[in-house]
Amino acid sequence: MARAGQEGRRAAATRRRGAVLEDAILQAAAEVLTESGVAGLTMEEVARRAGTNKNALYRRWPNRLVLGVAAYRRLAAAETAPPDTGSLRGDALEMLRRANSTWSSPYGEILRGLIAAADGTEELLAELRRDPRAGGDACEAAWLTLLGRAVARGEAAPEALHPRVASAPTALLRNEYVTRGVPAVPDAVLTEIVDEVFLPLVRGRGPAGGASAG
Amino acid sequence: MARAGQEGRRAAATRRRGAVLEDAILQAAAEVLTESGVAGLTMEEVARRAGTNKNALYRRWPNRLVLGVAAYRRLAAAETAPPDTGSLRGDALEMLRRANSTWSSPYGEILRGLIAAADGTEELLAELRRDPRAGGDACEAAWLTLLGRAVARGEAAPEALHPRVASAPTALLRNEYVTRGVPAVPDAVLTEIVDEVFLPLVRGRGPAGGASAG
DNA sequence: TGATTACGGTACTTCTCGTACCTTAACTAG
DNA sequence: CTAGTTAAGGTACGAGAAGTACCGTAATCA
Repeated sequence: MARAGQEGRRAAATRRRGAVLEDAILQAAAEVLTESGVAGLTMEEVARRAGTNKNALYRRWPNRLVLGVAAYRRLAAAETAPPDTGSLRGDALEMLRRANSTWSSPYGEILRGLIAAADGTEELLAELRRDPRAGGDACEAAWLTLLGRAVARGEAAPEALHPRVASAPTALLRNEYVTRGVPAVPDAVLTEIVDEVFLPLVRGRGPAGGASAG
Repeated sequence: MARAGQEGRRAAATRRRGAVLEDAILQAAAEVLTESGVAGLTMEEVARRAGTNKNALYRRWPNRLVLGVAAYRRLAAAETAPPDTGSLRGDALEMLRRANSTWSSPYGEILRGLIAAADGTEELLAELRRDPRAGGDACEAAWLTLLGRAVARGEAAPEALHPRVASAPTALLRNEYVTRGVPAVPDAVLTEIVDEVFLPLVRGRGPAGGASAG
């Protein structure tokens, strides 16, 4: 029982330091986040899980919130290629479904908890915005990409190639979460955002007529 | 020095109870919210300010968050009549400016703090949504009103009279606050929301202004 | 090999939530 | 007017977590 490894107590066969220790701490923090959410992320628990103590944490991150954001960034390291279904409607719906899936997943809950806990701290929010799946900066780029393809196909007016337009659907989806606090947004809302707002906006309501809905 | 009234210690000349005491507590809570924000809203401080103690608070509200929401509702009891500038653009801009003004004011900061602290609790969010100035349900009704007038004037397509369309500008504005954490949104963003998203959406991009391509 | 860095262990202060218990004032019913 | 009930006020306490302070010691580096 000299090295009762696994979680918690670990007999210090060798004393970790630097990047190795930092990795272990972030790993532990990510686990705690996944299991207990942002509210359950306490410095003591993370330290225990990482087999170290609070000192090592506070030497690296000034407080639990910054640590939480750093740990989240490790969870959310996925890459995203914009969908290419052949139609703007299909692409847009796919983008929203991906976003909805992320936001309603445990990661989404963590993300929302962190955003809430950040309480408007610009630095932390900027850090979180770097997560492509969170509707951040990279997400906007993806929307512009598929908008560009739609313009090339003649499906959208060139004027629609605008950042504000590109971020609109995501903003509307996020709004559902922020203001309603629901665990997940039904698919009908996604199609409504696409058919009632996004498509009319990019292709014009006039001559072309509505989407599938009249 | 028998009754050292004002704030804090108040010699109990007469012991308040019921609605009178409740009012005093809410008043104190509202003051604390205004001065110290949501983070500074502690039960002890509120009790001290109200000249009572925590018991009286916990007998009425289960925790500090519910008390905070109740106190906020007292701060935000204003009525709102939709603007009527004669043009849809003017109305929309005025609506957004009002919202921006609210959100960037101390009240907006409190509101955002409460939304953050509510952390997705549907009940509390619903309660907060009852504040017309917060972009809540009443706000959506106002947008529909001015949209209706625009349709009557021929400024907007009848299809634009849709809740999802009506809530879009507010959602985009809120999005700026949520994702960027800025203290206030510049007016240029408001006009961009109106000119690049809202107006093209409700009046169609075709003949009126933007693209002739469909 | 000796100096420096930074981990690990532990204890501590501070804060705040939420609860418990008891005394006493205000109200209410008879 | 008195007795009984309800609800304030006072105070103390336990729990949980943040963040700080020291100190001995293992790892690394000059």
